[in-house]
Amino acid sequence: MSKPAYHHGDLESALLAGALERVRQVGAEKVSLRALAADLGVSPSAAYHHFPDKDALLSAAGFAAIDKLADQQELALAIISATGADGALARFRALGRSYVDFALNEPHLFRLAFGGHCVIPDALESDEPPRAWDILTSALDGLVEAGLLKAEFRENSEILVWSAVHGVATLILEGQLPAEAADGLFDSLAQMLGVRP
Amino acid sequence: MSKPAYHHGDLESALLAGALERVRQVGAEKVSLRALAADLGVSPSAAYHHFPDKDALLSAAGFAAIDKLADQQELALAIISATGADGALARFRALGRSYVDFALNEPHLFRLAFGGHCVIPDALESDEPPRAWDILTSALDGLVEAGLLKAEFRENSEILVWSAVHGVATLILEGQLPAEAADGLFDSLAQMLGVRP
DNA sequence: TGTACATCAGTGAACGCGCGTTCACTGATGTAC
DNA sequence: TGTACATCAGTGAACGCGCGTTCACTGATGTAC
Repeated sequence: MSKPAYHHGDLESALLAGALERVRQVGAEKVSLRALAADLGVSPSAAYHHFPDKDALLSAAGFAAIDKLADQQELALAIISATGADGALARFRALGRSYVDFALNEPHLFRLAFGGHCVIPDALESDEPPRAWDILTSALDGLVEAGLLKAEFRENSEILVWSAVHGVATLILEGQLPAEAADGLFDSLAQMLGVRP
Repeated sequence: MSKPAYHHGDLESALLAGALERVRQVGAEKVSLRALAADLGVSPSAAYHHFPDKDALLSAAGFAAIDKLADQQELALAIISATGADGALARFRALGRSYVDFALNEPHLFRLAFGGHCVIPDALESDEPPRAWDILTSALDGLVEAGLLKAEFRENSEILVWSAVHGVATLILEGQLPAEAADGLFDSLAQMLGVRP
């Protein structure tokens, strides 16, 4: 029953978490700074002590969304106990599945994350790849080690796999492909990468 | 020097063309019905005699954008004179290139076309595939006929190729991959499809 | 330990804005007799 | 050929709306001496 303090305590985190949740529920374009502030019991202008503008807040939320996706991928990997070739293949498929599942279960977060809101300037020139990229790289290395992926196909395979999985996820999400297309894609990918069942 | 007639003549087409052009220039979310009407010298409410609401107009513009993409693909194909295996391979690559080029040259149209604005209800259940799908199917058939694409890889290859190309286009467009990724992707795709250089 | 003072993190009122949509209307068109 | 009338395609004013952002401000906090 403590009455609200003049100082919020951690308004920055609260704004970020609130923005993320609101995006999740209604989509980024429908999130209003005023409504969010009101929800947190704070005046609309308070946010400007923590973020230069609305876009910066949404961008921060977008990076959090990207992180959520990486979390889910790692979770999906952690569940797999199989080792060797079976494990490597299972991990590969789990990665694709969890990516597509994230897109379909959290469409608004997915769109925010990959809708151009979340580009780190010069990120492409930087040496540090995003988390999801590293996860994918490991999975592909695993396939090679297990003798499932021909070494000659290894180059560029991050780009191929990421593009294909991202593509099928967005095409399903936006209604251009049926949900079953994802499984067909995983099959094709595995088959064409030279992976034997 | 004729003064504007009370009846516009073909306001529906003018609205559609205007909307398409405005989306092209500034993006769908910045297009305003009032501004568009003003531009055409017409009152804001006139549009409602031709489209139920703003969304319907944007949706129509989106289908026009999808059509533009298909036009460009056919144009890209028409330019290729090579026949046989060379031709089939060239056509395959041209298809991918023109798709990615469209995305990068007309980002706003591309986003509108594939941003969920343009889903025909039950299109996925219908028997009639979109134009672009047919074009892709022909190109893949061409690869098979030329002996470049193994028949065992033919199944699901529309989904794989479309997903991969769409994915790389959006990832480049939204700043997640460098523009060069597209070429790497085409190489990978060709290689993994079993296509020999 | 007490106090002065800089700084931080809030307030709340106001600015300035354009938007999509509805409604009762009227001018223009075309068609049946 | 002329006319009555239905219909179509406009008008323009109004409704109702919330928005992002700025600004001068003040309450709370923490730190140096």
